[in-house]
Amino acid sequence: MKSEELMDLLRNKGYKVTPQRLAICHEVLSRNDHPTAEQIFDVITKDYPTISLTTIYHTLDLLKELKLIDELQFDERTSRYDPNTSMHINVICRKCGKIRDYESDSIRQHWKKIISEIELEPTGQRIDVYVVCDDCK
Amino acid sequence: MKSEELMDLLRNKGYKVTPQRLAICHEVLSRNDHPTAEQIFDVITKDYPTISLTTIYHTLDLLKELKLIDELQFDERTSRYDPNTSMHINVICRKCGKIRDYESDSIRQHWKKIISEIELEPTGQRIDVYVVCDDCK
DNA sequence: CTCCGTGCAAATGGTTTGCATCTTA
DNA sequence: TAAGATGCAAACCATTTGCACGGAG
Repeated sequence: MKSEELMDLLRNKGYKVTPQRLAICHEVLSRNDHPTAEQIFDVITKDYPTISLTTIYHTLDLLKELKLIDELQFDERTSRYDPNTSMHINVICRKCGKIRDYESDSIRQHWKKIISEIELEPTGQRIDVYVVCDDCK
Repeated sequence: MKSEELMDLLRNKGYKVTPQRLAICHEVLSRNDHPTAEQIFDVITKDYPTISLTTIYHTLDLLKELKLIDELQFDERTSRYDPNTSMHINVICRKCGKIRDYESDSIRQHWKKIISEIELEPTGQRIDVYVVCDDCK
C-alpha cells in the first residue's frame, strides 16, 4: 500500500497522520512473517528512538479496526499480526515455530466448497496447519 | 472416555490418579463448548471446594501433553480448551462469541485434498470460520 | 517411605489504561 | 485552538512458579 493511499484512508476515517503511525503501518503491512508487537517496536526504534510500545499497540489496534491486519495468537502468550487477511493457510513448524503462508487457487476452490456447506456467510477465517518443517527434520 | 480407560492411561504414563484429576479430566473431555480454565474451575469447585486454579492449569497441561485436548486462543485474552482434536471447523460468531464445532465427511474429503497440496505431513490443524450467527442477525 | 500432586501466595510478562504533554489539521 | 496522538508509569490479569504439606503407589 502506497503512502498516499494509506494517508487518505486514515484521514477519511478521521485519524490523524503522524510520522510514527506511518512508519508502524508500513512496517506491519510489508512483513509476511507475522511479527509480534515487540518485533515491530525493535525495528521502529531505530528511526524513532522515543517510540513506545504503547504507541505500537495503539496503531496495531487501529489497523485491526481498518481490517488491514489480523491479530493471531499461536502457542506462545504473545500476539502476532498478519497483513494477509485473505484466505490462506498458516503453516507452522512444531519444532522451530516458524510460520509461512501458503496459498493457491486450487486451495481457494476447495475452501469455497467447504464454506458453502456451512449455512452462514463467513466474514473471515483462520487456518493453521502444524508440521515439522524440512529444516527441523 | 471411561474412568478405567483414563486411569490406565494416566498410570501407564507414570501419572498418579487423584480424585481432583479425574474430575477435571472428565469435565474437560465431556464438554464441547471450548471452556476456559475458570469455567472448569467453577464447575469442579462445587464437588471440590478446596480446588485451586493452579491444579486446573496443571491438569490441562497434562491433557495437552497426552494430546487429549487442544489449547486454543480466540479473540479474548484467555485460553479455551477443546477435546475435539480431530479435523473440524470452529464456527465463531463475531457478535456473541459463541463457538460451535462443525464437521462432515465431505469437508474431511476437501480437507484431505488441501493438505495433500502442502508437501509436509501435517500433525494437526486448526480451522476457524467467523460468522454472525442466526441469533445475532 | 518416597515421589508426585495439591493449593496457597507471590511472581511473571504481554497488554491496557490514566494522564500530562505534544502534534496535526 | 480543538481534537486526537504520543509515551511514561502504573495497573491489569491470565497464567506460571516456589514451596510446604498431604496423599497415592
